[in-house]
Amino acid sequence: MVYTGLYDFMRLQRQAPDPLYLQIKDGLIAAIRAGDFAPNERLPSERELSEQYDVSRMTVRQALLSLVRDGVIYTRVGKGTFVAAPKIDQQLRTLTGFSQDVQARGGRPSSRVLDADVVNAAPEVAAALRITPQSEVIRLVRLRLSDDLPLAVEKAYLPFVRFPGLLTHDFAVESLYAVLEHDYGLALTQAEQVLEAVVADAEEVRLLELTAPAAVMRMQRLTVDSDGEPVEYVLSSYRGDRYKFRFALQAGR
Amino acid sequence: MVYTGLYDFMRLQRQAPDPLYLQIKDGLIAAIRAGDFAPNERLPSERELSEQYDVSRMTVRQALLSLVRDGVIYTRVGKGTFVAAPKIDQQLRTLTGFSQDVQARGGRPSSRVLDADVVNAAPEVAAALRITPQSEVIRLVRLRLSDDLPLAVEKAYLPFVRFPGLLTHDFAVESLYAVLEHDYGLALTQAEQVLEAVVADAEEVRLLELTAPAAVMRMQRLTVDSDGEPVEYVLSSYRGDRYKFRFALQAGR
DNA sequence: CGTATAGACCGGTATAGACCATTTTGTGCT
DNA sequence: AGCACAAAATGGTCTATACCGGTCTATACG
Repeated sequence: MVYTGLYDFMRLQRQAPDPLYLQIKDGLIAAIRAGDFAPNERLPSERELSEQYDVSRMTVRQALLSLVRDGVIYTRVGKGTFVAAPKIDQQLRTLTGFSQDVQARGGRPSSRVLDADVVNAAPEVAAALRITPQSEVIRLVRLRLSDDLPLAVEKAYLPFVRFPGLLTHDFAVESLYAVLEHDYGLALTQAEQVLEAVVADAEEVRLLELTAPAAVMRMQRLTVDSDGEPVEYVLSSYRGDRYKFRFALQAGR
Repeated sequence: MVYTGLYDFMRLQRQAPDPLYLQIKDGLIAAIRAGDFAPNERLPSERELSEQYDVSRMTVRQALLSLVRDGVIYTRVGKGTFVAAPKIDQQLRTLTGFSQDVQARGGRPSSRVLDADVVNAAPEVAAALRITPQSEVIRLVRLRLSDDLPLAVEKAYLPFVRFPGLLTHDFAVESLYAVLEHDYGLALTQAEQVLEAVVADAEEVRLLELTAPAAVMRMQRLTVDSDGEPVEYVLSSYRGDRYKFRFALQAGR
């Protein structure tokens, strides 16, 4: 067991090459972004692509199906595969994190990192992220401010194996969502939230500079990627007097 | 071209059978819903399922991948395929009134009408409903209970001119949404909500049988009909310790 | 000239088999 | 009893092939 640490180190450094279908997917994305294919233009057929990349047609299909899921392309039986029209509002395709949220309200967001480390997952966290209990998770605890006034305490948990180099970023400056999107190519589009009103506990009173008794809104959010895989589990406490949660409801289509 | 209509008719009548993988998918969904598999319980392995359904493993995988995309199941290499925790999404994305909401959580909803009258609209109410200030509005104040325990105080305001006979109903028994739907033919499909955590005031402490200090979630909701016309403006106060707001967020498309 | 129709091409579905990395289980040794 | 290691089981990836029904086009027919 002498080399376990070293092995883990190497395993993390030299990450395994992506599977073929992901390489093909990335190649097609790059080609589309480079303008090789205009919106609504036909891509080479699956059989042609399988020749070009020298893989079986099924492997090409796996790449294409993934792109369809991400909304990059669409298919028509008998006609071909086409580049999807670019989204009108690209920012709205991502879920808004704290920074964008505050900005949208006209505030100036800032953050103070209280904790940024790797810990063993508590049972609740492991269950939410659907990882084995006690496995390593990144813990990122931040105090969130709007115009230099404390607004929320936010504890984010992410599976370490998936984002080994995440903590090299300075999250007092960078947005977690932005890093996940740009460095890991994740499109965060779905989340489940639970909101609850409680009387602030001692820690919340101290960090949010409240005077007891005060009310806080506790939020728990589970964000999943386009494959439905849990990406982050966030526990937040918002000052009740400075934060209102607005959203629109719409009945089942 | 004489028989085109007949051909279309037959084509619609005799719809093609679903592909195998969709049949398998539906079968698994039915089994899960029927309770054959509890949340986080392991499903039969892909190889077992391919024997049971007498199809190839790839076909089973196609069904399973589709279920993963839908968030119904999740997979873990080397371990198996598991039923996902039930989605909040389903019913709660639709616009529900208090009664349906409580029922969906397994509770027995009831109501006590505290006020049911016609008053002149306060400025805030008039602005929300987009009617002229001081015009008449129906005010319906109800204490909402789940299993006979106070859960919320709800003040609903509706424009009187639009629902003159509304107060002939007994809203201790009938659901406001049901009456609006059946008697006025309204399909309530859109609403805007604002949530806020506050320390309960004296009235809330008394009505909700709280012991101060306690936290309540104040909600204001503006419901509009399919024409975008405001229908009701509701101010609610939910006991923080008995009510959690769950909902799904989805970006883009 | 218009129009059927055959054939080529397209994505969608399905098969059978192979190998991989991860995880659990079982076995046999100390 | 405890532990190391092999074996079994699992989902993930990939190949090669086949057939289906929808779509388009060129060609032959009336």
